[in-house]
Order: sequence, then C-alpha cells, then structure tokens
Amino acid sequence: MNWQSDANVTETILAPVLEGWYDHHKRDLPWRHTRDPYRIWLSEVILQQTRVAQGKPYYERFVAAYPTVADMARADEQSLLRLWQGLGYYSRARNLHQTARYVTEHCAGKFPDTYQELLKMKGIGAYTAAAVASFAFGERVAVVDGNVYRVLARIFGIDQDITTTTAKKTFAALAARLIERANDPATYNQAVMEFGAIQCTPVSPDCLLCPLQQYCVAYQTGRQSRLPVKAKKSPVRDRYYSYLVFRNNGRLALRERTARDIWQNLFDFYLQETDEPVTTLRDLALPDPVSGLVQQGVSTAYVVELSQLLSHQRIRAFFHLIDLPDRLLEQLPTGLNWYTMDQVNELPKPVLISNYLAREFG
DNA sequence: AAGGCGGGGGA
DNA sequence: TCCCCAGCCTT
Repeated sequence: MNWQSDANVTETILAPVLEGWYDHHKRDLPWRHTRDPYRIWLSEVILQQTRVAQGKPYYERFVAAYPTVADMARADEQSLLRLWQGLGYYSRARNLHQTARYVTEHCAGKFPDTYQELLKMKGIGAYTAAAVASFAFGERVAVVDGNVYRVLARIFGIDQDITTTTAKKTFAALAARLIERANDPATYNQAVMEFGAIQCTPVSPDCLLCPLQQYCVAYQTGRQSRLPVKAKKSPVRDRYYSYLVFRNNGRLALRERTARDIWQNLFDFYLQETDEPVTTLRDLALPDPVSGLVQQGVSTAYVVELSQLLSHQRIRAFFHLIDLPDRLLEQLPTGLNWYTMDQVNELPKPVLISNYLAREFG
C-alpha cells in the first residue's frame, strides 16, 4: 500500500498545498480587491453557472451603476434586468434586486454577516452563502461548486454521481473536513475553485505540472477523464415561435413575458407558438382579432428566421414585420404596448429579440 | 428527488 | 454536438 494514496494523508495536506499553489497562480480579478460584502455577493451571483470571462464585464457595469447596496435597492427592476441582459438565468437579477431592497430596508443597509443569515436571502444558496461568509467575513465554511466537485472527485477518486443527494452530502462533508486544515478559510475556498478553473480543468487537466499528482487517485488510476461522474442531462426540447412584429409610425409593439416560462419579465413581440415550424404568415393559425389585424395590415414579404440555443431548449423563431395603419391601433391585443425605438432599446430583452432588432433595424 | 431556468465557449 | 460554467428555486 502506497502511503501517499492514503485518503487521511491527502485530507491533511490538501488545504495547505492548494493555498500555496493559489499564492503563485491566482488571477487578478476585480472582486478580489474588495472585502465589501455587497460587491462580493454581487460577483458571486453573477458568477453562478457563469464563466469568469463572461461575468467580468457585467460585474464592472453593475458596480459602476450601483456602487452600494442602497443604490441597487433604489433602482427599478427593469433597469436592473436591462443591465443583466445577455447573462441568462434572469431570476438571478430579480432575486438580486429583492435582496438588495431587503438588506437596505430591514438590515439598515448592513449585509448579513454569517453563513446562516446569508442563506435566508433570496438567491443565496449554500454555495453563495459560504462564499460571502468566508470572503467577506472570514467564516470557516467551505464552498462546494462545480470546481470543488471536480477537484475532490479526482483527488479522492469519488465516483458517486454528483447530481444525487447522497453524493452532495459526501462532498459537503469532505469539504467541511478539508477547510478545517486551511490556514485561511477565504484563501482556501478561492484556491480550490481557482485550482479547478485553471489546473484541474474538465477537459485535459494539467496533471504533469500538478502539485497533487502523487496524491491524486484519478491520476494514479488514469481516471481523470471519467471523474467526476455526472448523470446525463435530459434532451433539449424543440420549440417553434412565430413572432408578429407590429409597427406603427416607427414604433414597435412589445409585451412583457409573465408566464411561468423562459425569459420571465423580459420583453418580446406578439407570439404564436406552434408544435411544428410554420414558416409563412399564411400558414399560421391565428386567433380571430389578430388574424383580422394581419389581413388589414401591410406585412413585409420576407420572413426573418433566427435560432436560439438554450441549455434545455432549442428555439426556431420566425419574425413577421407588419405595418399597421392608425385606424387599426385600438384593435391591438391586450398586453402589447407601443414603444419608440429608443424605448425599445431600454427594455430588457432576450438575446433572440436583440439579435432580431439588430438585424432588422440595426 | 427532479425539473426548469440562459447564454457562451471549448473540444 | 456535447459538456460545463464560483447554482438556486419550485414542485
């Protein structure tokens, strides 16, 4: 038996080794220059299921627009969603606003400063609570994110499916033991995530230069590419959207999406969803008042087709631009409102809609 | 316990 | 294509 592969030994040395590695390899990121819990929280929410490269410019814009939690609390949700546009998972933005207002109004602007209190906030789960508690307040509580699952699964050779509840408990318990050995909890949490992002990457990890090579069960058994184990995701759903883009005097008719569906609280056009793709206006079965509107309006001859790939849905969208004369305006379906192009620009919209607007009117 | 929720980037 | 990304919420 190789003593170096003993899990107890690995548990003892892991935290200090990662902290030492981090000291030499950490990236210079804007949220690492502050201990303001508001800014750390903001960065963590932005980075939920989001790569650093994608989130960084958003963080800069949010800090500039809302330097303090009180500034964010004062903002209207629509402006916040507009600033969030393109980041996805828009409930994060709505929860961000809700928590900013709660902290401002019920906590006298002072951010909750313990893991347990942070966990009560909207949009703050186990990961984000641990991140803010450790980074801003030095609390010794371990983060468990995608990086941590990968690093620990490989180092310790854990082949449990990380989507299961029992596996989550296994990893959380292990992470809790590991952070007890850390010199500094904040540094260790940053270190293990940074290590996963830079060194122990999902594909082609840099094992040859890895300081943990001798301790890593995955490396010793050649299972780097098989760990962590994760159940396959369900297949994506195909959806077909036919949009009617009503125009009048340079204004466009948009509506807010309020259904329990994708893009909640974002704006798009009159939408008819179909089970199969319908590429022409003529073949689209429209409800009575709308079909009359289309008959009497002047529709452009061409159709703009755009696709949008989400992680769980594949959307093919067909856009029909229809000019309405003034006499038909009062027949506009309820929910739709007229916006000038400047106003349209200020509305929060899905990337699909932004792409259409850029192509048709940009 | 399972499913929904964005969008982008890398292989 | 497929997978993953500093996850969280609802049912």
